[in-house]
Amino acid sequence: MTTGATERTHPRERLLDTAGRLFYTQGIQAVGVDQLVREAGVTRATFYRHFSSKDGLVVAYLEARGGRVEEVVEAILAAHRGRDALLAIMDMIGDNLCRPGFRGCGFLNAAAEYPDPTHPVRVRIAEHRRWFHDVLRTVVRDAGHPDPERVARTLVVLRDGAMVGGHLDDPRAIRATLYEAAERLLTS
Amino acid sequence: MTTGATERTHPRERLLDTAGRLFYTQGIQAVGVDQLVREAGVTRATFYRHFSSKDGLVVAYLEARGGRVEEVVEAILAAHRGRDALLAIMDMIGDNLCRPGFRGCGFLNAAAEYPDPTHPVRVRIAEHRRWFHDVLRTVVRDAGHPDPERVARTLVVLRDGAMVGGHLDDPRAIRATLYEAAERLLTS
DNA sequence: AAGCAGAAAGAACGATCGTTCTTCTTGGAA
DNA sequence: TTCCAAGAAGAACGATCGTTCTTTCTGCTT
Repeated sequence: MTTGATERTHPRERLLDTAGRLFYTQGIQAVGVDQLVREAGVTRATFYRHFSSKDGLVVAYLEARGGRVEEVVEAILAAHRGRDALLAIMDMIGDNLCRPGFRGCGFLNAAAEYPDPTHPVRVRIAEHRRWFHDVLRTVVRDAGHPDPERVARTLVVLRDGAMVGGHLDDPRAIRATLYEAAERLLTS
Repeated sequence: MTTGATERTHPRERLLDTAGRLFYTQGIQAVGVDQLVREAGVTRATFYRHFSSKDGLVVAYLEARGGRVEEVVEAILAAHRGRDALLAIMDMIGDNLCRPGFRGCGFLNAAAEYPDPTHPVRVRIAEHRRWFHDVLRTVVRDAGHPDPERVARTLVVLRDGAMVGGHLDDPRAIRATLYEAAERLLTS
């Protein structure tokens, strides 16, 4: 193809990295294209050659963010099974929301800024959420639990609430709450 | 004072009503002052006579929204006690997120658009959340539960997750999940 | 060596942002 | 009756919004 040995970092990657940082820390609507191209060291023309619009970059931003999450979860699933896998996932989430700079779930924050459920951004968010729910339900079923659907739904509610609380309340307390609640749910 | 018999609806109330509708359904940054004053039937000069800025209106919007929530909760507390009161609150939340036009928690959505935790908007959100947590902890303690703090924190996480899921997933499933989870938590 | 795709640099587009201003009109209080 | 605060109407402010454009220059491919 046309790959070759093009430079060290492509403008597209610099834009995605910058978007990943700015969109998450400041919100999406709050970040203008001016700031985006300035901090990425890219011109507007280059921006619009790689992305159809700002919303196109937003979708790519969620794509990249979701990809990283899915990688981490897959790695956990490769190392744990059943109940252990579920608790490992909750552990990973709890650790995430205690990390400095945590500002909630990038998907939930984005959803708050896009009211139209048919918008590409919202569609991507829905896909990510269904993927996570399906992963949980599968693992709960493999763990031999009698009602995987209910448990998976409860775990998703706990996760969403923890992401919110980890941002707005005390992260360490939320981490403990999330883990204990998941433990009790899976023990019942 | 200077009340008298001024007209039927004050411009301030019309602005607050319009803000309550537009901010909730479209997001805050997405609503401009133009649209605000147009749909409220008010001029810009009148807007800035009643509110110091757009952010001032945002704070007033959350104030009004929080006031309504607090009234509903107080009414429940006047009619129920202990475990019944907690389940009645969860019931009310579950019904809310099944109502047509539900778009998540107005406070959580606003928080997603205001990254700075010292901003007046975020301060008002934090106040509302602490009030709700305190209410839950008090009621859980009155119910005779040995660990009111942990239970209250778990209920807040469940509520936040339910508000998110009621918006992004299936509201009826989330309502059932919330109620069952709360029931099990309070029975343990 | 020639040529072409892509990036840099920056001007420019109309539209909208939040805010302030002037001018005219009205209605309740002194 | 007099007066003044407040609302209506609308122009205008500079700034920024997302998007498109032209021009120049670099670097890989054939």
